[in-house]
Amino acid sequence: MANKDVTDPVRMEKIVSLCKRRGFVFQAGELYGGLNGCWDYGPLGAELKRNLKDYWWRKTVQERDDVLGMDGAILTMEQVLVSSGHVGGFSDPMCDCLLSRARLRADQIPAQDGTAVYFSGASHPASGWSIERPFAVLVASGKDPIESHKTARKFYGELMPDKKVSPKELELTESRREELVGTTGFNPENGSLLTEPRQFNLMLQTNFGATGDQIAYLRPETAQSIFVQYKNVLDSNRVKLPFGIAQVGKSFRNEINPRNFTFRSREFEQMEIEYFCHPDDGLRLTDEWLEERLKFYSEIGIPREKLHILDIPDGERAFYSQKTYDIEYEFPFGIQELEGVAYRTDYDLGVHEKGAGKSLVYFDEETKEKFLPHVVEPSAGCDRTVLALICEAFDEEVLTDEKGKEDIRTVLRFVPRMAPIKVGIFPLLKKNEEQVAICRQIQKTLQPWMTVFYDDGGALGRRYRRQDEVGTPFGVTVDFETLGEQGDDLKGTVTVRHRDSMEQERMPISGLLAWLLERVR
RNA sequence: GGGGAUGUAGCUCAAUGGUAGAGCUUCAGUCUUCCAAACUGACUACGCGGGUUCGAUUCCCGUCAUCCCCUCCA
Repeated sequence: MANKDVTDPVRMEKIVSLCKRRGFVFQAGELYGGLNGCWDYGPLGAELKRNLKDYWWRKTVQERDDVLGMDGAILTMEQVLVSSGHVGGFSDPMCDCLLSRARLRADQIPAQDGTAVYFSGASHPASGWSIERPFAVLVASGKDPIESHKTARKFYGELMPDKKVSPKELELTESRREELVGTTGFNPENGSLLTEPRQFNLMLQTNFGATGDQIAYLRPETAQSIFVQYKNVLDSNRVKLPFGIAQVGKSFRNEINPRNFTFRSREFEQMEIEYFCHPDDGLRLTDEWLEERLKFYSEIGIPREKLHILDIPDGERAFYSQKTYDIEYEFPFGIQELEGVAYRTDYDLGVHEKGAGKSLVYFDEETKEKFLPHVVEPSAGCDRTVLALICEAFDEEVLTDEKGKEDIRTVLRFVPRMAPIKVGIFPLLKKNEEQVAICRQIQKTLQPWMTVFYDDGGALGRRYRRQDEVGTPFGVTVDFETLGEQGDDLKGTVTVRHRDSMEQERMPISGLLAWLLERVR
């Protein structure tokens, strides 16, 4: 559902540049040229991501009594992923067109009838060039098989070192012809032979054990360890249905084409909930979780208007899902998915019950009912949400001073609870030891409660702007009034400067902590 | 994976078959510094590998990475 109208590549470039310049995100292995599809978070990015994960955990696990947390292993047994359908199913058979080199999904090639003309090679008598390479062209029923020669000349012509020779001068070696019915071995676009279907496994595999001959997979989603441990969690925590298990952690997929900055990476972090319930409640709970998740996004500063809810229609959902909502965000590169809320029925517990040969049936003491729990899964992309937070926060504000001079202020307007740094602390004059000492004292008082940043470099205005660019919501300045130079009324007070409005207010140092805590949690 | 474009300092960009320059940033200094002031000084780059050449950042090949299009996204 990418809407081209909302893309803004220039804005995206500025965001990527800011992320690197200010230490939010670097490319992994950049010193050695970079590793495709992998990213490292720098100091500020790590804080931002931590704030997101911590808030999610707090809201999902700690402030609810029906959701428990867990933290599963990344290395995953093959049997688990065989049962889940990822081994075998989590890959698409692909064919390559020998002529155009286009890659096609083998299971989407329509069956065709016609005459297959096989060639073993071609030669160019004038230059003495020749090549032995099998090729074939399918000519539709009712057409002259000789039409295959034009396509074959094109194919062999591409292989010639001298590109100036016209393919018409080539002599073809035709080996045989065959009438085929219902073949899927040829490209419907041009009749060219396709390669045999090859499996492109989308999971990353690793070896271990003394001889390195044991294999394990890096998990393609955090969900499977939750399903596999569902019964252990149930038995060890005295919980009753409905209840959920939540997990935040890394997952890995061998993406063919990573793109859009950190949006599609090979290594990424998920924030997933598997909510187990009675079959009758699945659809209702899916809707409730959707609302719950939308509330979460608004609390972290992603407004409802920038989100798009997709109710995935029949036929487009994963085969096991009875209901799926996609929550999408308007990124500068298009509208893209942040989270899926899927009603997965009893598919997951069913396949593991069967695969492991152990019962996962739930017994309800009150109703005396036995059943396999159904699952509602709100599954959010952590890195994607971090990127959404940055994209949403990024703003370039045009300021005009008294002389009419224009100036662009770059601001990350994070909601304070997500901001990597909550407050900047500045002495007006860094050579003034008293001011510096008071700053250090304020820093010490605030540090146990929030991230702070002390800065005495350059002009104060510059320090404010630097903090604007990394989204610090508040700035505290210690000046000569703080020292009592303008009378006792102002002694012991500081200037608090607001990032968004650039307005300042005066308040006593003693009230700072409480004032800030109220605004940054 | 296919096609196209690109790769020079932290960022944005120059120039050049004879070893690179600017603006911004960063750092140090001057200045009672409140919205990126000025001045002085400093650091830092030809993605990587190979080839052609007396000599390659420049030309060629490969590779890696980024962007766009196609494909893909269970």
